[in-house]
Amino acid sequence: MDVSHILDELNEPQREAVTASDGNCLVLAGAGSGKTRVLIHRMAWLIEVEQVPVWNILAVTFTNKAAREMRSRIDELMTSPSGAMWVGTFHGLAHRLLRSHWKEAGLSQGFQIMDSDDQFRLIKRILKSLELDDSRWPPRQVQWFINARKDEGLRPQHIDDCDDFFQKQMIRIYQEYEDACNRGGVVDFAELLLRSHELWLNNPQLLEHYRKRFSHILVDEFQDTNSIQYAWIRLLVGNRNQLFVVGDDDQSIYGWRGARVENILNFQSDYPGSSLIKLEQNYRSSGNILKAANAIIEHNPTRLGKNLWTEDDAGEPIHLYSAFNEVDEARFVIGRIQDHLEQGMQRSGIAILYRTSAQSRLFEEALIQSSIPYRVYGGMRFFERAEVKDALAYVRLIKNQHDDVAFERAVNQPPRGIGPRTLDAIRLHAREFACSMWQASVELKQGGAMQARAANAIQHFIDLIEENRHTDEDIPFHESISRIIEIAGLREHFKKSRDGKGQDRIENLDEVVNAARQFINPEDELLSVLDAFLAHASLEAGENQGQEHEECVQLMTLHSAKGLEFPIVFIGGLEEGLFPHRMSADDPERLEEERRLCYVGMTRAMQQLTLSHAESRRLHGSESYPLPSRYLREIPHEYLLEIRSTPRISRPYTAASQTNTAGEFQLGQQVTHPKFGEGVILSSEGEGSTARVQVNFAETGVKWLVVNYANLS
DNA sequence: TCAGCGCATGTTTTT
DNA sequence: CATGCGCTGA
Repeated sequence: MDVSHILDELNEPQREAVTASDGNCLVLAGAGSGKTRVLIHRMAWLIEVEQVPVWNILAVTFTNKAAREMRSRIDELMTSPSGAMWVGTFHGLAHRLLRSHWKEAGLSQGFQIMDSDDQFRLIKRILKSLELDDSRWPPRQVQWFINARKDEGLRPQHIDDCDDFFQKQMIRIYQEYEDACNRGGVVDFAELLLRSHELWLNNPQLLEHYRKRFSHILVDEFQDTNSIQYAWIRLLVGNRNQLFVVGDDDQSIYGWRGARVENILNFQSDYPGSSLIKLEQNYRSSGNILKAANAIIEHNPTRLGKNLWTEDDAGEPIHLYSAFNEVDEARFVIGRIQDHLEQGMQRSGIAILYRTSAQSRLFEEALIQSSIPYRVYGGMRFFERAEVKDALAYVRLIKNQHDDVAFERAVNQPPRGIGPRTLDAIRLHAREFACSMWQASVELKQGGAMQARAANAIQHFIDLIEENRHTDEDIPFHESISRIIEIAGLREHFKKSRDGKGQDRIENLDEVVNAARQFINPEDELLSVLDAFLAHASLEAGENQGQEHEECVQLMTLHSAKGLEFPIVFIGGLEEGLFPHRMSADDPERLEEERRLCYVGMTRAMQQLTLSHAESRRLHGSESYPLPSRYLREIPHEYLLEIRSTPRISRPYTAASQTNTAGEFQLGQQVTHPKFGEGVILSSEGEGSTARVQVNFAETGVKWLVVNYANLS
């Protein structure tokens, strides 16, 4: 058989990975080393050479975009259709499983998916009903707690309360939250995974069925798997199936949301006898960029170890600009962009990357001033918009009146005189009788326990929902959505709003109908088109990073740059406290992750990488004088070209001569504190009476101290 | 119901 | 600084 289309144009290690024989395989694929290509060609190899039927293959990714790309590239490479192959995100696949086996999973047939905003609101409501003070129990923190536990595979009853009041209370809230979800027939993102894992655990015959079916499992971006995803895969693989994973421990940047690098670090011990293949040849970046990135990442002690190399020339040195302040930094970057554009570079080939989204504003302002079109990635997506969610809340409530999340959202939007008093009464009743708010409303009204005005308003709302319940049989569903929006009075409501956003909102409502009209149900046999649409709205949230090919300069955080590449890359704000971020400063593991983030950012660049830092930065209103990032110091000088524009007093960025704004302390200096003992200055910020220094104490670890009070010597 | 005010808050983000 | 939240009074 002719396998040239699969194997040609692959280098040796890539070919080795693609043709790997039976058994589990870990492919450590450095940035720009052809990771996706290996994955795609591996699938083609399995199907065309090893004659594995397509329906025996399961390929998992993290983002919908990656899943779509994988599907389209496999279709390009192979002649036979890939339709029967399962390709999707962890959440998408888990969702599919739960739809097929909702009964065994203990769900209701029409269960709906909550996004994080829905979840947040629900948690807030629960805290209120438990009469817990949100300043002591911040909903964000509760949400984080619940999601983190679910990501670890833990239900309330599995969590050790440590005989600790705080922990006990959290567990109680978690339990209460679970009950609410179950009553309302809603699941959150983490629940999809946890529930489908339990589905397999509790139904051995079902697990067996899927184990038989998926003899070959492939996972992309394996370093990003969290505990439950890892367990899910482990369970499905069993001891017969073959697992092929691709990842890069050096690009693990999602530890803060539960991803465990250990999953990739321990792969070989967890899957004994598995093979390890390293892809180290980089096809993206020029020599200098690569060597500098390598030099930085080598400072991380816990790595599997890889050294990227390229056949390319050294190319341009990395440019480093020390800006006077953050405005100067933006001005400089945009000036350089103009140079590149004049030389014929495409706008879309240029990216500005930064650590925090707040940094985008300065660059945007400078871009606007120079009339350069740009596009900021991230931010709110279509199906996350308030008005869109309002509209869908009506749709969901009409489908299932017991969906409290939808009820809360729709009941007084637009305002129809159902105020907090009435709602409190409804919530109280619902809680007391463990029923939905819908049912509570009906009962309260019938019981005559409501003020006439409130009763009227509620009746109005009930009628509105009831009247639409049985009308969606023969008209296309987008028309029923359009009708619901109309009858609910959303359009009318936004028309009246005078905050200037009304028109946008109305357009978005129209767009919902439009999206519904164009929607093609991908899970035909499993779901009604309406349910599929609602699931799609939560799971994909719409055009996230669409239209990359727009002719625009690309602005994004370092996180969202992962997986992308650009000829010209700028990374701004390389300053201690910003990058690495101060929130990570006291934890060595998180500092390693920040370093990986830097590595990810640098390896996005193909031809030219420019780094910058500002010597003074206005942040949250006050001025700070951050030291240049430690990562700058980790780049050997031979790869760098320092750029100075305006003559001014500038501080060198090397450790030896860094001065602190408080004047007395230098980076790296040994100091003694009366209470904490001996330590070394790590960084500093602020000036005068608010100047602070960060000190790494031998005994107590890293601390920030205000120079004026600290009494350091 | 809504405007207005004071207060706290301030990473990274996918699903 | 700038935004977003919750509370208050009309």
